[in-house]
Amino acid sequence: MELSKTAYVILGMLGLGKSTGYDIKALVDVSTRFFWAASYGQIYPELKRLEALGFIAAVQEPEDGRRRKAYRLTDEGRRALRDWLNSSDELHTELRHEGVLKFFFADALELDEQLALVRRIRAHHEAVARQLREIQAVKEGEDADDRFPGLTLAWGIEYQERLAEWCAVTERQLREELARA
Amino acid sequence: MELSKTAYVILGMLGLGKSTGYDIKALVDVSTRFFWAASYGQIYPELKRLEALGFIAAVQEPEDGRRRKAYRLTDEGRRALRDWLNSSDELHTELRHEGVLKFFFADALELDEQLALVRRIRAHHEAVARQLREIQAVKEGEDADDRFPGLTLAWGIEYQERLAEWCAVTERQLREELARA
DNA sequence: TATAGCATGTAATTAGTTACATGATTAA
DNA sequence: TTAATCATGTAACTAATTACATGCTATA
Repeated sequence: MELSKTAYVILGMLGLGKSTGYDIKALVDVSTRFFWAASYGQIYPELKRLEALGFIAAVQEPEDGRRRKAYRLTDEGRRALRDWLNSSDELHTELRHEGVLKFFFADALELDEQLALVRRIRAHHEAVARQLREIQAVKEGEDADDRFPGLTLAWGIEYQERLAEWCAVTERQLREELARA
Repeated sequence: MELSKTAYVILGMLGLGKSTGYDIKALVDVSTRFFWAASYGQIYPELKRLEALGFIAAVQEPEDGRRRKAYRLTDEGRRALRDWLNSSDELHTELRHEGVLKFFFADALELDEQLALVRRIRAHHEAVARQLREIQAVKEGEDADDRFPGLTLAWGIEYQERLAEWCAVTERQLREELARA
């Protein structure tokens, strides 16, 4: 792998019209962070690296007041982004889900505690779903020229709601068992 | 947080009857790694730490031939495990999904490339689902005294299949657009 | 005039993987 | 006898977060 995944986040965000590290981070925080997080500690050094490699170039800004460093994709950068998007390399996927981990070990708990655990997992997914719906409400106003960010957001909401629904089903089963006992 | 999440993976696995670092790793590789991975580089040092803290204790084995270090949960370790399972602390969840990340940036692609991308994402989830079904088939034979590992596996299969199904729906839409064009 | 937001950056730390070294035992 | 598996462990590396330092600008 030539570039890090974070590098592609940056190339992609520049492709979507963002230009500064700050802007990129702001958009990451309401979009990709739900499936690919990135912090300032990665973004700023990566911007320098990508510039050195010729994938992005600094844009000279009128330097009026506020000091900011705007970048744009170079042709090479745009090519690198498309090559990555089209690449058939194994897709890196990784999940760390403490709720599922606890569920896996839940035989160590009493029935009522198991039920409480699943409730907490559901509450978590419902909270994230709410958060995503808020983001969606904010974006609703803006008319975007891009289609896939919105589709991804819709997917995220459905994903979180399905997980919550699965919890609800499991809760129902545990409640029935608790009633029978 | 007193203990790392990996520490709880170890406590939980000892609770399920595993006793050595090797055994724990073997079970992790066909179970928790899909939602919480752990490597030897974490497991062995963590076993020492947990022993020093008194959460686990080394079991003296007959030391017949093969050198192995078996551990068991202490009462304190069992309590720590249950406390964690029952804790209402924020559940750590984190997803890194290169497929969704590419999808987010897919406006940079042509329609046919977008379709190919979603196909690749679907193939990925189908492959993981197959892998999980194989694990399930192997486990089918063994009669487990624990219930939640099997429930978690069933959840994992459904989760992967739903993601694949979502891809299939999206592919259908893109195919229709491609046909209209 | 003060505070929220814009903006860039880095040092220290934590988490985690990879790759290797070592050696015994079992089954083909 | 040789390959697979059992078994423990660590060093080097990579990825990523956290927390901080710095300073400007707009607005209440």
